[in-house]
Amino acid sequence: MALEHAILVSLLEQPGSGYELARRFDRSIGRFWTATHQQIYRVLRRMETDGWIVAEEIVQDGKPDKKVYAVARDGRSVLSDWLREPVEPETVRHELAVKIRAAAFDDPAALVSEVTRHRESHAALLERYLSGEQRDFPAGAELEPQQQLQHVVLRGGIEYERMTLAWLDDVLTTLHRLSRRP
Amino acid sequence: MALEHAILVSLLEQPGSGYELARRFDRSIGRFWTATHQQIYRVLRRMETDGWIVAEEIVQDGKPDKKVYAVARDGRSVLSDWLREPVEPETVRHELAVKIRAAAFDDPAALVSEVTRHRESHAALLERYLSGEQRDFPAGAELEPQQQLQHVVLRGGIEYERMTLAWLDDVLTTLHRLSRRP
DNA sequence: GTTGCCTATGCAACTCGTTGCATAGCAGGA
DNA sequence: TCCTGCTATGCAACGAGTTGCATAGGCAAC
Repeated sequence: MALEHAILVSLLEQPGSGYELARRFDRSIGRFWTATHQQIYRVLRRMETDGWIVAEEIVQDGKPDKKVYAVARDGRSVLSDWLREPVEPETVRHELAVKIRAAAFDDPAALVSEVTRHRESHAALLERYLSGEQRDFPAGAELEPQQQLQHVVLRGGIEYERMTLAWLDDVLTTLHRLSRRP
Repeated sequence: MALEHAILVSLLEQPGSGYELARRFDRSIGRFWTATHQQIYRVLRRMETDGWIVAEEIVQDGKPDKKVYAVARDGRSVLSDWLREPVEPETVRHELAVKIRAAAFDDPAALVSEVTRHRESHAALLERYLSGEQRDFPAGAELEPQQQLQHVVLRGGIEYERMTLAWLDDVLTTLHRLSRRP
């Protein structure tokens, strides 16, 4: 139900084709929402039928033709309504937490490499966020409201990664302590 | 694919019926995994068929009979295998982040009450975590490995809530700044 | 010169997850 | 007395999300 809204926001920020949307969902938007191209194409067709978005056929040279979508008036009002109605707090699904509790019934040392791997990928993501922040939101610059809001979402991502790194260190310390005295 | 593993962990920590599992998923386990009773009953039947768990019929007085499940040898080895194979980093779906970016195309002030509501529910959850920590993991006590691992997962939840509260304050500051000068 | 990747859209089949409803006895309050 | 809520399990239908595959031209590498 909410993929529609994420697509509307993305199309308001910049109109684009289904393919382009899929890549955005792999990159920046994918930080807080994921979707495959299958889902996106299906939802785009429904949204067009419902009059939320309008498509323009773009004939391309050397590449397949594409349909570039933009948000219609109905789409804007759907988004505006959604903004004003409460959403439920996100339901978290944290596989690593399940694994950590599972380690109590197995060898805690067997988890160390997995946790280390996660730690590395979170560290890499933090680096990407920080360099993206420096590039897109230079300190002291006057930012448009749209950019200020994008920035505060990015700051959330940065703090999430920092918190996660510290926690994974805590997890690793715990696993090592439990491994040393079997 | 992973609900099975969460159920196995929960049944290893304490055998129980589908109904009891559903309540655990509403409470403690629900912090890092969610499931409805429908899903749980369906998966339990499949797991029993596959020999991962065994059921014992408990005839009760005044209440409906129930089937109490416990993990079988096959279930333990399934869990052990899963522990050793890498899981993908969680895919995040953060509706509030979508709303914040959507506010750029609407009135940012319209989001204030929604963000405040989220802030309150995260603050309440943090309080519950902290009192649960005091109750279950008193400082200085000698803890079993199982409890140490449960504690480190809970610490993750606590740090997540603290980080989220600070971020939501940042979001509210940004929304107010954008609202004051329209 | 063939292999593999990129752009671009889509069908079909499947699993996962949610929602509404049904049963059925017992307990507690208006 | 009726209504609500709790325990306990389950069916049926739907919607969300994934995976595999297909098409089809262009481009670069090997």
